[in-house]
Amino acid sequence: MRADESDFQPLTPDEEAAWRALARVLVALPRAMDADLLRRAQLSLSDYRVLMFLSEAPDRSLRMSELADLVQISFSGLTRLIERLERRDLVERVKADTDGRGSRAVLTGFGLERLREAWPDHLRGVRLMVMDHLRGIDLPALTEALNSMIVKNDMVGPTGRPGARPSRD
Amino acid sequence: MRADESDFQPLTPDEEAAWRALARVLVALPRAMDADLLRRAQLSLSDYRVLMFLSEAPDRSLRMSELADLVQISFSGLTRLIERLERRDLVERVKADTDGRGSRAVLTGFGLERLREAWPDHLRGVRLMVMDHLRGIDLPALTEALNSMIVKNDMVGPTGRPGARPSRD
DNA sequence: GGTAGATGTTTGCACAAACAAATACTTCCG
DNA sequence: CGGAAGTATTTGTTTGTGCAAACATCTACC
Repeated sequence: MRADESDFQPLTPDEEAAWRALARVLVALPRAMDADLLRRAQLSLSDYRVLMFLSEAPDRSLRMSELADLVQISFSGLTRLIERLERRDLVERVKADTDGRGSRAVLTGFGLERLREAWPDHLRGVRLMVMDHLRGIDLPALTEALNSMIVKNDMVGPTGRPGARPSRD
Repeated sequence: MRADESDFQPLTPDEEAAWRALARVLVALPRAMDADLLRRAQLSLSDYRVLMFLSEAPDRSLRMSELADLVQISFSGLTRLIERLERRDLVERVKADTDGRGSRAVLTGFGLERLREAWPDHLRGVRLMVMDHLRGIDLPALTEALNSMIVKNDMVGPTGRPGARPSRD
């Protein structure tokens, strides 16, 4: 189903160009979007995503682990993120009723209000920095491609060389 | 030339789906690529990009500012990154001969060697995590779209509301 | 030729985020 | 019922990053 041979052809020129462009965007776009939203709405992109996912969830609330998965952040990262949002009264943390170890993050009324205020700013950023540049791209095809990218990272599993060091040095 | 009106239409469903998919990739892909390359070749993606751009430059060397622009990292970030690479003997820092304030980063022979060793690992990651998923996408069009995205960030300029706070809280 | 301002780079500092260990609770099984 | 093993989340610690200030040097102008 997926290419699995361990020899890899060099990139074609088209691929090379695409990868270089993507790599640049991968680094620069999150920073730019984050800075823009932060300046305009005092919310980081992660903040925004947390509020957004909560606002869409039943009871405006989600388990920490579900939220971490949606936002694509580590558990510890989410704990601290929620901590900060809690200090700003944008979310609340309540114990999960069925499972005593779990917590749920709940969007407060104030949080929802702030999200609604931030929405146009975010939309603006998405349009200006992303969508306006995707004219003439086949969006459904692109969406499918993007969605298939991360999904499962079994290719990051223990496939590698024997003595690979775990830490950064 | 570019849309400049300050009212923004909500995203169409196709756009919404594309943006959500992209947002997820934007967060997850760099982490995955970084982790993968780090584990296999003991180089972060930033490390790799620095070495790569240096290897392509005349004299295998670039001014700090040029390099910062290519790698898309802040000056201070680059200073520290080069520091680390210098400690590992992958690059050297020399004073610019024409301009006494400037430094140049120079790729060492060892650095070039390590880059060449890391290349297949990086290629593998790019193929598996990115290119294999872009089958059927019009690469030149995508490349052009991506390249037009960041380029100039004049939309991040002082357009915003009056009392925007500079810091994160 | 000397001082004022511009420019290239590096520090000081603060902070977000990841990994690993700790914690707190649940569930499974004898 | 009483642990043992598992699971959800938090805390300890380290690292990489950006912004702003500092520093060093260059350039221009008088």
